[in-house]
Amino acid sequence: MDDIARVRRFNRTVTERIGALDDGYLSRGRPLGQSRLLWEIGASSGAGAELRALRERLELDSGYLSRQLRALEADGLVNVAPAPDDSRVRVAQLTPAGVAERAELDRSSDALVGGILGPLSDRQRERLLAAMDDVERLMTASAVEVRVVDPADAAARRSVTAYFTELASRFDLGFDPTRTRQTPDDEFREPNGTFLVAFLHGEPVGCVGLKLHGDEPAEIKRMWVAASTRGLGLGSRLLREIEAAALRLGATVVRLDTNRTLTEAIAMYRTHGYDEIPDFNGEPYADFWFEKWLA
Amino acid sequence: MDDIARVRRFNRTVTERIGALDDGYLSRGRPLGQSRLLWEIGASSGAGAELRALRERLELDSGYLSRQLRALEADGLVNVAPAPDDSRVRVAQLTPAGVAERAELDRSSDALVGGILGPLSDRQRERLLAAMDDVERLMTASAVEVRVVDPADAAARRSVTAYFTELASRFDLGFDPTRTRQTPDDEFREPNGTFLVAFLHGEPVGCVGLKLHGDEPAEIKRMWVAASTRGLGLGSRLLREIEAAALRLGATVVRLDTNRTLTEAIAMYRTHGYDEIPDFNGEPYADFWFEKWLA
DNA sequence: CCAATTATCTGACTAGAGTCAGAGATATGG
DNA sequence: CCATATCTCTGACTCTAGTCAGATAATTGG
Repeated sequence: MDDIARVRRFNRTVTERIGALDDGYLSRGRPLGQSRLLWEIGASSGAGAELRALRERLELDSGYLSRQLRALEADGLVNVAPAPDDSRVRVAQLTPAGVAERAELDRSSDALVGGILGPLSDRQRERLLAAMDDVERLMTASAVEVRVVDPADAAARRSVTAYFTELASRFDLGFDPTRTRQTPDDEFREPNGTFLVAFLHGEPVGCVGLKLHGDEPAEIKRMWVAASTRGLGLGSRLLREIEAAALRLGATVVRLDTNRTLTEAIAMYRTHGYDEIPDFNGEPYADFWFEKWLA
Repeated sequence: MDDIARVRRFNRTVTERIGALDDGYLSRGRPLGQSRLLWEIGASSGAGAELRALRERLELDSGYLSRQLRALEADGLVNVAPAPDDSRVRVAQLTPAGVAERAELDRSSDALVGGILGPLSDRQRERLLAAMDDVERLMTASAVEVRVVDPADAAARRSVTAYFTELASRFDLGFDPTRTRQTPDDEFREPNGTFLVAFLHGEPVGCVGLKLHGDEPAEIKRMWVAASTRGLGLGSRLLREIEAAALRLGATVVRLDTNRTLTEAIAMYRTHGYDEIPDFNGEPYADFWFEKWLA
């Protein structure tokens, strides 16, 4: 059976079984949309959820959301009040009845999950859960989108800030961005270089920059993967994509430096065919330097 | 993370990614229901699909189906004509345009599958597909429903017929049901015994019968699992459930006989704690006899 | 042949999901 | 303080999905 047929078969079985799980919401006598909304409002912290955030997360039309909320208000499950700091913004919060109702949804969905796990033997159950974890993880990995982004863009800025924050927490002696060699945005822009950001659900979860040095080897910098997405192979993917970008921009050799505390990164560079070389840039925070000849 | 949270997490990720796959149908400018119908009609053999069969498979209201078909007819994708042998029944068949349209649906769904597999490395892809197979198999296993069924019921009859057919094909010397010890239906009915049938999507895919013998050990008979559902642990499940039924009906010891060609069954009985015993019933087709003391 | 059954079709509904064009209130930058 | 932008709400829609009560035609068992 070819790959596509396998995915289709998976799709058919899973939507059938899991679809019942979604219908479980309906069984509480409320339209699916309202139940989802109730759930999402309850998922946010005690302070309630801003409507604009709900709209974004659930991808709802503002008029539609408004009407759904009124229905939930009419049932006494939700309160909507203006935000204290900006009264254009409104904040939805569950009433005690809403909290109870959400817990009820929770329980009936638990029961449906039980209906899937229940008929299986212990060994089958363990195996199913492990396979689900795998599917979940790998589908998340495949949902990550890597795009060329301008280094001055908000997503790029946030990535680099997260990168520096992480360095500061990992390096033995801390990290002071002003001591490292600064890179003006323009050096990460074509034709001088490029900058890639990985997005998951619209949020940046990784980045990598490339600086060209004319006939000299190009330099890979700012390789970062968010802690929340480690183990998805995202580092390898960014490395593959930045190497492809380097080739496209005319580089045949790439170099990079790294700190000895970044052990996963070092291992990754080695498995991707990078060879250790002597210090080529005098970067004060670097302990290792690598080089790779691109095919 | 507990089991239920793992399933929920899986659910969320998968419906999000796979949902896009279903929406792919929509992107061809046709309502999802009609696309599904078009697909299902095309899935059947060249002769077309009987409406009653479509209704059953897609669980559609007869009026609803009728209207959907008219819409597809209006688009020139489907022909509906009376069945040659019974003109109450009508048969839907794709026109050449319908076949082309279905192929197009196929292609755009392929592309979406590609979108899931594409961003992964070869190793990740292999692992995802393997995990999907596992999930698919185990979810199918958990969708099997085992019920007590009257031995005269159509589902029970079909199961037993399938069982005998299989014996005939496996036994070295064939199998003649009249030579085996006949069991009247009543002996598989409470309080004399019981009969379980396993259903998948409404179809019987396995069965097992129990005959009580007063103070003597009860007897397990007609243990059958459809070839299409082997490897789902269904045999073990039927055995577990019939043992539970035996205990419930007051038996503390169960016996059974089996033929030497049924090697998987023999292995299963051993792993479930059955001990070999001498011939206790003179069954002409039996080579092994087993017994188990129920807790 | 007649009554009951089976298979489909038609018309008349309901409900959920979602879209779109403003209106109204509030904030913000110059 | 004014023009502009932001956020939410209202009213008026459309579409899809799905239900239900007959009507109609063909088949089958007695």
